[in-house]
Amino acid sequence: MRIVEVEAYIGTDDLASHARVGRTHRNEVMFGPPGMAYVYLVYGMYHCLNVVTEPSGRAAAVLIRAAEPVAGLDAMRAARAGHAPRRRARGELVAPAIAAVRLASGPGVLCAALSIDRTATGIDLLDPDSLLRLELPREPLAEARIGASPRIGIGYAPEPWRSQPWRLFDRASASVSGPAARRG
DNA sequence: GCAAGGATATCG
DNA sequence: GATATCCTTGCA
Repeated sequence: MRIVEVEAYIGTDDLASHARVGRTHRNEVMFGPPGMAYVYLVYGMYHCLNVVTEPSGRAAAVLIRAAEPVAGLDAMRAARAGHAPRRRARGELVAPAIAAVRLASGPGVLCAALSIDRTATGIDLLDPDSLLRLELPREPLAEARIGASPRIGIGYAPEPWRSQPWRLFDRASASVSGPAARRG
């Protein structure tokens, strides 16, 4: 997977972050060492994957919102089919094939495609032996390709947090989440 | 435009 | 112990 969209959540002062309520059982890993996975359940049915980014004691993480598949498309489609709550509720056995660029074009579906749930919390994403891991690109993305916008789904946060342009994405990628307008 | 869905933070 | 709320998604 090539990550193409992320959001930053920085510190207990960030009133859009789960860390805003202080250290709890759910967000505890955010207060620990960087490089760890933080996965939570949202809206009762989707998981969101975050990477802890700051040293112990400072609670910060980057939410992985979307990625472009590079391999394993069939496995991802199978995983997506198994995590389709609505279709399953309606008793539909066959789901239409999902286009490759849409397989992980959102934080919830990304976790579904990779079969990530809360049990992945605490995985060391920098350990080459981990089942789930982060790798650096051979070359950084050209700056002109990086778009920025306010973060999604945090309307509950007061200013200035609501408007901080802490959602970053690859303008050239068709796998960025949301309508075309949101992709810069 | 909105329902589905369950954990969780907060309040009693 | 109850309940309002939520870093989403896909269909009406």
